[in-house]
Amino acid sequence: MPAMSQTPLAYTPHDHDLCVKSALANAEAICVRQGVRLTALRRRVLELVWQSHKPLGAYDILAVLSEQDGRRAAPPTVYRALDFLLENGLVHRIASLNAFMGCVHPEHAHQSQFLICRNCHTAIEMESQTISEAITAAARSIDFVVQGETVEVIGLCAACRKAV
Amino acid sequence: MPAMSQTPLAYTPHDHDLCVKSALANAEAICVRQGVRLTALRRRVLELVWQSHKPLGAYDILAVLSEQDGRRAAPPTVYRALDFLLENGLVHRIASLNAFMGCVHPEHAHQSQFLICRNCHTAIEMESQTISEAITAAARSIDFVVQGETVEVIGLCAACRKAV
DNA sequence: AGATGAACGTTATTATATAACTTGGAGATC
DNA sequence: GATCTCCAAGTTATATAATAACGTTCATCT
Repeated sequence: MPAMSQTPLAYTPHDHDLCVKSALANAEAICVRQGVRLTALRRRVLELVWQSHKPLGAYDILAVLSEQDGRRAAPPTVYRALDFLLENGLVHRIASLNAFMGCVHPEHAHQSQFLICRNCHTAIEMESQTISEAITAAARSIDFVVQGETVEVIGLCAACRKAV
Repeated sequence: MPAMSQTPLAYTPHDHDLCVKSALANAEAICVRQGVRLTALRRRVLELVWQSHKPLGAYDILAVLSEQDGRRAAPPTVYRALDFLLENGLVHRIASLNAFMGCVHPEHAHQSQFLICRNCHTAIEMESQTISEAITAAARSIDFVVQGETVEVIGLCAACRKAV
């Protein structure tokens, strides 16, 4: 069997509405299970974050809420919704971009790593055990206990390398 | 040979003035070699960044320049110096903290990873080939070319685990 | 000394995030 | 159904991080 280079969903033509719908459905289920409330606002913010496979800034979300939804919204409104979504593992924060992305596997706790294309800004979430183990091992060798990892890789995706 | 857990310098009692001195001397040499100017301000900012093994914020630097040095300084003053130091590989930026750290091995280009103690805020710079290779390999498997990696691990150092 | 350009000063503004307090509304209890 | 209780959301203000744009100074070269 040939080694297959698996093209991420974000780079595969797909019905993105389905991504969004399924993300929202997952979120509903998770919130029910956790006994927390996915309010209309939180749901909407999650939907916005999922509207592309690119990290989205808090103030971008704010702008949509104000302009499109006609909702009176100030920064705390957005940040509180994002905090809720972060706490419940429904979105990730990308520190190097000050931006947020929908989590691809919210149903289980995990460490993830992000590949961010410098050109098209698409970000791919990976769950590489190999990377996490390499980090944990390196940390252990200097007696450091890992609680969380931020792995954000900048570079060029296949499509953008071809295009340029 | 027993596996040795190597305690990082930051956690070893040491004459830290020597760290600073040697960092500054290295920087001088590198700037001469590169034909760029390590001005008094840039040198001072580098010295401040090196004053501990903890990431330092731009506005912290600014405060010292204003209060201790009595220099009239506004944010651009600090950010320009930091930009210079970053460009020349003399400091690193820690995205998850919006802060800066002296680079331990400025003499050669390298990818580094940081272990940041949640309790004492000390950050250790690692240059783990294993981690970098794991990242590169994972990226390659989805046809992504790595240009730079941000690896910032939060957790607890040995000293703080004992203390708490 | 004069010209040149990089470094620094200065003022203003943008971008990101949080504090603190008030109001509203869903679900629980009676 | 009325009321109570809390969590969510609204509101106002402010903190923190970073950059834009333009002016001034100063080292260096001629």
